[in-house]
Amino acid sequence: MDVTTIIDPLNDAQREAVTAPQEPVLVIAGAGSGKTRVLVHRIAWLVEVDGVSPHGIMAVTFTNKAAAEMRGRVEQLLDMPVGNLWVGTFHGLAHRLLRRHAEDAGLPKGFQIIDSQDQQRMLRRLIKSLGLDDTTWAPREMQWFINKQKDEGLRPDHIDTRNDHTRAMQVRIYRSYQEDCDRLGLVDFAELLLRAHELWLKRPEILAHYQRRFRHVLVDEFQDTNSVQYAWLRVLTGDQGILFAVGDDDQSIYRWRGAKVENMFQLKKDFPGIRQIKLEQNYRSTSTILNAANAIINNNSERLGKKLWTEGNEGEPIRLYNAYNERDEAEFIIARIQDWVNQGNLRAEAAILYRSNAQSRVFEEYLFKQQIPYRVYGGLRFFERAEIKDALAYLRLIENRADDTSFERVVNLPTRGIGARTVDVIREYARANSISLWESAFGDAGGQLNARAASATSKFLSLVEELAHATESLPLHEQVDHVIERSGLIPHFKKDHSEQGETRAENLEELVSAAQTFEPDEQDDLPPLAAFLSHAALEAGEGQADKWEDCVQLMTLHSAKGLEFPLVFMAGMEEGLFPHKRSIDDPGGLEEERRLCYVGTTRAMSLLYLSHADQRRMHGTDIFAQASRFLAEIPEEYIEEVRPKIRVRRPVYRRSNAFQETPADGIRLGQHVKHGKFGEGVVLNYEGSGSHARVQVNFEAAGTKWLVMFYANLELM
DNA sequence: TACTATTTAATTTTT
DNA sequence: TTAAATAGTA
Repeated sequence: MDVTTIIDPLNDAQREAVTAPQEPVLVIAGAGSGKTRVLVHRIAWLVEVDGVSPHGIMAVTFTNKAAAEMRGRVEQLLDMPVGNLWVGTFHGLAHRLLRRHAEDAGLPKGFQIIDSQDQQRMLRRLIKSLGLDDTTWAPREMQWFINKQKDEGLRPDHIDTRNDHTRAMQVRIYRSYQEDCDRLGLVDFAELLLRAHELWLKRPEILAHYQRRFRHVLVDEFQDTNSVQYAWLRVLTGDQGILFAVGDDDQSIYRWRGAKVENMFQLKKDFPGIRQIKLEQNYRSTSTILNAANAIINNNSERLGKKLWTEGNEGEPIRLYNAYNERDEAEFIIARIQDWVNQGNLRAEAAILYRSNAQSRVFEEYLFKQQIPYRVYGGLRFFERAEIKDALAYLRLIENRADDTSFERVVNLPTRGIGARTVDVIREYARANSISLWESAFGDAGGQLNARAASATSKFLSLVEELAHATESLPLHEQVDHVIERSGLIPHFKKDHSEQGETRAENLEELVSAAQTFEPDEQDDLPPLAAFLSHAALEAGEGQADKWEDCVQLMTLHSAKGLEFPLVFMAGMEEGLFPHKRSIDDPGGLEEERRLCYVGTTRAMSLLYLSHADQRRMHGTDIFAQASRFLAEIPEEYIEEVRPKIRVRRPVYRRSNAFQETPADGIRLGQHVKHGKFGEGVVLNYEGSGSHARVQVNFEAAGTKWLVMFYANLELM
């Protein structure tokens, strides 16, 4: 093969990275600077020029999509399949290791992966069974706590609970939860990583084996690694391993789920003399957009320091639109998309980006009204659909009778007379004797079930046994087909003649074809059903179908990372929404919001629209907001403000409504007021008028309260 | 046991 | 506003 095909398409910095000698390298790759290309070409270079076998290379990514793309591009460039190259997500690779060394990792051979939904369900049940109040010990928060500990590599014993009752209880829940998981052979996402890391530490000979094999470890999106992931990589590379890390500290937007940008700094300490290469030439955006993005990110303090530049032209100024409210904003944006399409462009080239999912609603409404096809990213994934999870629950029970989550899910689905009462008894007995629900049900919960419940329960148990038996020797897709029919799921959904029932039945059929087309990874050496179930847990599948239709793209700023569009709208640029109010008070949180803004801005190739609304309906009430501070961080020279057109159908009544909504003369947002009992405060919001008017006041001492104007007797200050 | 009414809380998300 | 979880009723 001709080496020039590997290095010719590269610029100097890219080439330096790709052809670097075999030593640790950190590539700081700005947005749109060709980082995937560098990774792909680096692998090709190692194989073609340095004569490294693909067998000795591991490439780690965060998403399945990125992993698939990387493998595809490497194979295309090398013009040969590289089946023995390990490319995968952290979770996928950890899973593979744990399957291969289940016993050494202290896991049962048939362990199964639970997703975060299952994890939350388990915690909900656990908290109840411990007799704890689920408001104080909210399952969601416990889940967050446990995952955070695991992300930090902490087991219950590692956590100091002295003088902290709350912490002690959290750890107690963590401990019980983990005991349940271990007993039932269930592994959550964070556990995959932690176990894999512990495997290295516990079994040096296994570690040594992989250290010898994977001399080259390449990591994508390095700024998103959490503590365990970093530790895992650090241990794997040891003294001899050659790490090639690619990341961008300015695009670190997952701090809230454990990502540590600091890992990029840590690299320099752990690998003294690491070769650092910056990719600063951007191939995506106009200079106007790029300069604006640079100006925004410059307001952050903790950076590795990098300045993107482009040879591209100046392009159009960034357009700023101050909307009256969120509907006006949506109308404006959709009108611009219409213009864009009328000029002969594709709808798919236009993306509407927003901070939070709830914002998509208005856009959807207007797009639907205008009959413009659109696609919302980040909806329910295929394998997350309720009916799919129902079917998977049956399949999981076939694999592992101890899977309590699955047991609970389908024990009475379709309804077969096993009600909450009966399940309570079974659950109680299981807990008291530390056995699975299946075992508990098998012994009629120690004989506590009445005749009717016992007979219904035993019918369920034999149903699962029958399914297991009947499908034993069938090929995977027939196995699935059999299960969805005979479990009664398909008849159950078909019985419901509503549109929803039909879709659900269709989705189940779709599961059969998913099983049919499923190709297990040859490296993963698992029985077909087990492989399929792992696949379903680790790869939730695409959101919506019809990928090929030309439609407008709607997504959160987070899910836009890594993508690019000729025309980008960033909507809802308002204080409190973006930056979000939950991040605004924490400097670190605010910097992360700013990075998010940087990410959004750098998605745009040629045209960028920013918009904010004076008034926005949130959670049912109208709130007022100021323009985002990020707007003020863009130099004026790059911005052109779009004046609203004078429209014939100006919604005058809305204006007057808003006017009437002022609850009393002199009450404005931000107005300082004094209350007889609560003292001094600031008006945050108000609603209604006349004697019904209510104001929300943030009191210095008493906190935020809603008060009825009529009674409150507020004194203006 | 199954269905309906009420309450509650609401960033960001991949695995 | 609205989705989801829980409480209450037939």
